[in-house]
This record gives sequence, C-alpha cells and structure tokens, in this order.
Amino acid sequence: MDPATSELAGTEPTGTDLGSTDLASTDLGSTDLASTATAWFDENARDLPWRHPSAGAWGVLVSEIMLQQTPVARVEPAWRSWMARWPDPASLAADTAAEAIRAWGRLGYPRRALRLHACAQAIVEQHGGVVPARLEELLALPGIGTYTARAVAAFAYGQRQPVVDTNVRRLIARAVAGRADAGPATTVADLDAVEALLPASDRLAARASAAFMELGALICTARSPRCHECPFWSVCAWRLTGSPAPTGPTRRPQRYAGTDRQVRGLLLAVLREESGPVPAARLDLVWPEQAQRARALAGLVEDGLVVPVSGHRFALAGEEAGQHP
DNA sequence: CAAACGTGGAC
DNA sequence: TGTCCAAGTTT
Repeated sequence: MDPATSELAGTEPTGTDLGSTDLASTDLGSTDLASTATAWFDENARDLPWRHPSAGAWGVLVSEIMLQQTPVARVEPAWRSWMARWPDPASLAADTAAEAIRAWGRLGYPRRALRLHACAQAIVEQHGGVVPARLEELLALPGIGTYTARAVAAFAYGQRQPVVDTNVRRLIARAVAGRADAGPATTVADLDAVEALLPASDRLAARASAAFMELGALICTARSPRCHECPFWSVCAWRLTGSPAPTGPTRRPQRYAGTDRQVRGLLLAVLREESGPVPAARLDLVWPEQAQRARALAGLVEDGLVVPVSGHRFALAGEEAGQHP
C-alpha cells in the first residue's frame, strides 16, 4: 500500500494504565512499551546459551549470524558444537574455510559460514582478536549488516541501540501502528521509531531490545499470534481495532524445488561429506540437467564456497590442496 | 532495489 | 501435499 513509508512510525505513546502488571523496577511511568515488554521478558525469556554472560561477544556474534533466517531450535545444537570447537575468533581464523562450511552443516545459506570465517579473520587482523564494540567497526565486518551489528552492540556490549529484526518490525507494526504486518525492509525510519521506544539507560535499553524480539518470536508471531498471553493486550493498536486482516497484495513466489538454490544445496552436501577434492563426475550425479548443474556449480565457485582443482575436481574453499590420493 | 541465497518443521 | 515461515546480508 504505502511502500515508501514506515509502518513503525506515526502513532503516539499511550498513557493507558495496564492495571494488572506490577512494574516496580522503573521509577518512571510503568505503562510504556519498553518496561512492559521487559517485565514480561523477566518472567518468560528462554534460557538460550548465547544469553549467558559466559557466551561473550564472540558467542553472541556467532549466534546472530546463525540465526539469520534459521530457527532457534536448529541453531542451538550447532552453536554449542561451534563454540566448543572455536571458542574465539582466533581459533576459527586459524582453521580452514572448508571446516567452517562443513561444521555449518545444514543450517542453510552456507555463505554465512564463509563470511563468519572471513569475519573471524578480520577480527584477528584488524581488532586484535577481539570482537569490536563500535557500530561502525561491526558493520564493516563480513556478513554483518544493520541488524546484526546492532544486536551485537546491544546484547554483547549492553549498548542502547535500536535492534530491528522481523520480529520487532511485526510487533511494533501491530502494537504501535495498528497494522496486521510489517513491511518488507528495515528502514532508517524503522530504526528511529524503535529507538524512540527505548529507555534512556544503556542497560535497560539493551534489555528492552531483547524483550521486544522475544515478544515477537514467542507471542506476536506471524501466523497465530497469542494475543491473550500478550502483555500489550490492553494497549495494542492492532488488537484494539479488531485485529484486521492484512491488506495489500500477498507477495513472494519463492519456490525452492527445482531452483538453482536446491542444486547448490545438493552439490554442497556432497562436498561437505568428503574430506577433500571430489571428481566432477561425482557431482554430476546430484542433478540430471547439466546446464543447471553447471550454473549452480559456477555460482558456488563465484561465491568462494567451492574451488576448482586440477583434473576436473572440486573442493570446499581452503581445501583445494587435496592431500588425498 | 528486487532478487538471490538453504533447509526443515508446522499447519 | 503444498505453502508459509525462521534473530538478514549482499549485489
């Protein structure tokens, strides 16, 4: 409908009393969204390993990369083994990209593994092996964009940063703007709108950011929001107007079967299972149409995930040495 | 800026 | 069974 404008902006804070919740932890009014969400978070936050102080900034960074488009349930075991093997940037940087891609397993979007490996090397080379805390420096690292940079700054370093992911966009679109769903992209306006909701102190703001995300992930879900359990129940603009259905055209064809993505996945699955270069003939088996197969393989090479080796063989990046007979 | 980029689970 | 969805980034 209005693609140029942000769904997150445009409504004023409510002064309505929530009534049922005791929010004694703040000295300000107890009815703003941030403190309401935080109070809920205090009672309902999941005990995720990267939320423990022991996870450190590296643990937070790794979790954020893994969580880009991959559900928590699948990330958790992968994160544990990853951190056990590479507890800091230096250890990952010292290993091959191939091992990172292999350890990534089936989390999806394996370019993230490659970028995380490159990210670790950049952290070692440019930041002495310490995950940087400044937004500018985080944004300059491979695989780290608007969301992830702020997530690391807030969750690892306790900074006051608007952390806007799909969950927060949806939550605020409903609660504040009264819309059924958020728009497609994170805009500057989105960041500003969320920033305006954050408490003044760094510590409380970071906590509120985590609370907003958790609320979006557990309660204000895309499919069947659990409004009856939502702490925003009495103030949510969307619910207050009868929870109208989403307007506008439904988007995204996004098929998967038969796409280059599927073929890339099949190709990479073979290479992951092998310990070194694989004959091209072996890769030919994964997909019947040679043209698409060649295109997918070329794409993997172009992305730097796969490297051609002499003698019509291919290997995971960093493994082209081929010490196997 | 739209499109590309994996994968598996829930409904 | 097919569609929808999951803590985005890059080009």
